[in-house]
Amino acid sequence: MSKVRVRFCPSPTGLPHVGMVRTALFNWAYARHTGGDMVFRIEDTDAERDSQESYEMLLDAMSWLGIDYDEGPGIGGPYGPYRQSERHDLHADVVRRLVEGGYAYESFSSPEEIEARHKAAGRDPKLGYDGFDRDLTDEQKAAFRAEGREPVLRMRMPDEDIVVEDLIRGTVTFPAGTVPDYVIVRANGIPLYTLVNPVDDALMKITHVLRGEDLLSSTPRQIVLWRAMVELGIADAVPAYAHMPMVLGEGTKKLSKRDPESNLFHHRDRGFLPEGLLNYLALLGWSIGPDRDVFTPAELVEAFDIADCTPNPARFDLKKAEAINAEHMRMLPPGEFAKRVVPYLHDAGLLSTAEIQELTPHEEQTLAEAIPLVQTRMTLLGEAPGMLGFLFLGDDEIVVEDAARAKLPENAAEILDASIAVLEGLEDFSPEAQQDALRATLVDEMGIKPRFAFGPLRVAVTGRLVSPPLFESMEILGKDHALTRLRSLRASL
RNA sequence: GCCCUCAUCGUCUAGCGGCCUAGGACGCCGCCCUUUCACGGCGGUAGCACGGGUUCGAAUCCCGUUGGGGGUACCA
Repeated sequence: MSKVRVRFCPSPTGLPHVGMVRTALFNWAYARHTGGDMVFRIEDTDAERDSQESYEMLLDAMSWLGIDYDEGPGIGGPYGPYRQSERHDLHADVVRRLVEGGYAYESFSSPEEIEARHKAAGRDPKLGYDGFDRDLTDEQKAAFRAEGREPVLRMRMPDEDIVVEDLIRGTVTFPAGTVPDYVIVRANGIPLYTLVNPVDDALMKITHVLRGEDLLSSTPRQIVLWRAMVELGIADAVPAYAHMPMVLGEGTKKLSKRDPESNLFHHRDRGFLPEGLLNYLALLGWSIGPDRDVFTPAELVEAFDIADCTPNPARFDLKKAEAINAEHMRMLPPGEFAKRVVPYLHDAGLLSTAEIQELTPHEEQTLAEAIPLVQTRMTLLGEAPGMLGFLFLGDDEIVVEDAARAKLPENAAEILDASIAVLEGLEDFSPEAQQDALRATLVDEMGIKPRFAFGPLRVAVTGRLVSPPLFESMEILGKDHALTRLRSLRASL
């Protein structure tokens, strides 16, 4: 069997959508799994909506997730150019051959006329094009032109069932007569997606078309075009098709572009790891096997087959996505975890730089000690500032959150006073020493439950109810800073 | 309207005629661990949409019904 060639061919309009990224991912995984080629083609034929900015975001999205490609704009390849807007001559040539071969024909009917004919014949007016212009004579065409009309070009659909052997869904049959002759070139001479997409696939020798289910109903049209191209020697063979299920949002609707959850960068900004999001996206319609759902990109490539994809639509479940991401966070070596966290801390104004190599010695040291304490407490990298901020703020910059202050027990002052006294006398400020000493006084002597005894200290030191382990935190901070913060909260009571 | 398509716990799924008293994960609820929150451990909650067939036997095959999704453009 010849080499697999798949393609990802988005139009650069708007923000990268998770559904689109999922399509790219499955194509990529299939190419890498089979040792085939991944082609990246830009379908920038809609000047109104396409933008350079969107194109750059697309590149950013793919490179962030590690979805690479073998041919595409920028890197070239044997079947370029890879921007559809630069392929007009190629398209025009195919159009010419299609018309000459009788596969496509000129059609002068306006939508109103088509509908009127249906009504006159007692048919459903919404049936679509009726084939009226299929066999116009040269004289008739000339007459239409004399009226100032310019024709569109339509593909001639055969009078037979069209069968798609879908890799995911099995055999899909479209009965003869249900797909009307469709337009491939506008009256103004500009070709439509219906033409250009299969033509470029053919010219680029694509063997497998893996795309969203929303394109399933356009497949019979494409197959007819492909057959014509094969007969004309333009295409080698009709490709295999696989239609992946839609990605749904809340409820039963398709995940809308308006929904922030559909925006890939929204998830990145919140602190998803690329491998975590990639893992979750792969789970939308695919499964690596029973009893398992966490895997690396390499494991995905190793196991992925488009034929294992399910045909049913999948809802985007942020909770599950975050849980998967959390698993990947814990799988990271601490050094790597630190590297990922630094940019988020920097963005929050807590570190001097986003580059881990350029941290000040104090920042580096603090981070090294704190990282192991928070790695299992975070789901998203974006939680890092909240979790670690207190370590990089001055004692007078600590803001005690309202919720934390509200939870302070009645005897917080008493607890803080006792704690300050105990800690002041400590030579050894290790977590164990702190705990032994504090426990002896607060819990054993004063009879306070640990839960209440240590709460006020945590609030004083971090300003929050939730933080890394208390004693370790105070050790990292150092005795002086810890005491200053305890006194500060005490003074504010 | 017409065409296509989908249908297992709330969600994502495993299942491809007997291994199913339907497995896992997320979520949720308990308990244990515990200096908070987590992590971890243990346990629990919850599902084959419905109705007909086929078969010795159906979550698995067929047909209908219902419900969801997509398409039906001189958009992509």
